[in-house]
Amino acid sequence: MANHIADAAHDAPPRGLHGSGAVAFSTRGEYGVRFMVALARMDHGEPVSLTDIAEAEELPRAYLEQIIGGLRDAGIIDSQRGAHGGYRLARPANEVRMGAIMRALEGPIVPMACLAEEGSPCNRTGNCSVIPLWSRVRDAVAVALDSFTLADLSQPGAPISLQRNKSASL
Amino acid sequence: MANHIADAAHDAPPRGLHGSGAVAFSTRGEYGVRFMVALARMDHGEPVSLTDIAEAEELPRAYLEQIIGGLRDAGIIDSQRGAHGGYRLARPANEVRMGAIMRALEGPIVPMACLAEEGSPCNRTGNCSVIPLWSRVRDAVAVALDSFTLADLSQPGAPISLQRNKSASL
DNA sequence: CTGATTCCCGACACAATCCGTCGGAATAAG
DNA sequence: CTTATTCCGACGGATTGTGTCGGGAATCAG
Repeated sequence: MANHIADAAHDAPPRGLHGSGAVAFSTRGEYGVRFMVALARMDHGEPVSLTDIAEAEELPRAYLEQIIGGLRDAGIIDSQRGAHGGYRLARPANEVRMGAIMRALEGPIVPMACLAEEGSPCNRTGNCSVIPLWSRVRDAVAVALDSFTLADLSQPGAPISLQRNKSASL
Repeated sequence: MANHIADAAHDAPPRGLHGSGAVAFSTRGEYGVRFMVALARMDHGEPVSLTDIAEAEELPRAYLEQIIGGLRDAGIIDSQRGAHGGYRLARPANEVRMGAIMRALEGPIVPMACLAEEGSPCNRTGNCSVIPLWSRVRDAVAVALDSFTLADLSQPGAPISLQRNKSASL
C-alpha cells in the first residue's frame, strides 16, 4: 500500500473510490481548500507556519499537516523546514486553478469506478451504456472547479460573477 | 504555547454528512441506474420482477431490492406485489431525467456540508468565501445529470452527442 | 555545538458508512 | 392454500474517513 508519491497530479489513488451519500467531497477537500485560501491571504513573502494557519482556520493541526502533503507533492505549495519555516504558494494565486488543488487533495475525479483507467474498465462492455453519463459528470465537475482560481476565493470581496444561489434541494 | 488548539478546536456536533474521497458516487448510484436502464428495456407493459433484472445485470438481488426502495418512494417506478408482480416505469423513459434518479438513489447533491440547508450552515460566515465553489460544482453536476433522460441511456445505439472521451486523469 | 522551531512521516485508534445478507411479514394470483 | 413477489428491519464484515501521537530530519539563532 505504501506507494511512493513520486510525481503527483497523476498518481493519487491510494485512497480508494468508494462513495458516499451524494457527490460529497471529504473534509480533505474542505480543509485543504481552506488552508490554501488562508495561505494565499497570509503569504507575504515569508513562509507561513502550519500552526498559524490551523489556528486561523480552527482546523486540527496534525490532521491538516497530513492533508497538505498532497499539495506539496503536487508542487502547489513550497515548504521550508526549520525555524521560521513554513509554507508558501509555489505560484501566484491567480495561476492556481481550484481543480488542481482538489485533485491533489482528493485524487482524480472519478464519479464511477468504470472510468478509472487502471484495472478492469467495466468488463460489461457493450451492455454498459451509462458511461457517457458518468463521463459527462466528471467533465462538468472538472470544468466547474477549474473555472475558479485561488485568487478568486482569496480576495475578501467576492468578485465572482456567480449566478444566484438557489440553495434549494438539488 | 497555545496547545489548546490541538485538542479543543474541533467542534463536535455539526459533523454530519461527509463521505468519500473524490466525487465518486456509491454503488447505490451505479446499481440503481443500471436497474433503471434494464427496466426501461424490459418494460413492455407487464411488471418485471426484481429477480429477472438482478440476473440480467448480475447484481446482488437483496441489495438491489434495498436500493430501489428510494426509486419507489420518489415515484419513479411503480411496484406491484404478489405473484406476477414486479416493477414498471411510472412514466415514459424520455420523461425521466437522470438527475431525478440519482437524487432518489443517493440523496441530494451536496458537495460540501455547508450547502445543506438544514443544520448549521457553516457558522464561519464571512470568512467562508469558498461557498461559491461548492455551489457551482453542485449546479454543474445537477445540469450534467439532468442533460440525460432515461431513454438516452436505454436505447441500444448510443444516440448521444458526446464529446470525445479523453479518459485522461481529470 | 546546542537547542529551538518547524516540517515530515509512519503507525495507530475510533467512528462512520458502505456493501451485502438474512428472515420474515404483507400482498396478490391461480 | 400454495406460490410468487414486494416490502421491511436488523445485522455483520470490510473499508475508509477523521484525527492523534511520537519521533526523525532539516534549518536557524545563539
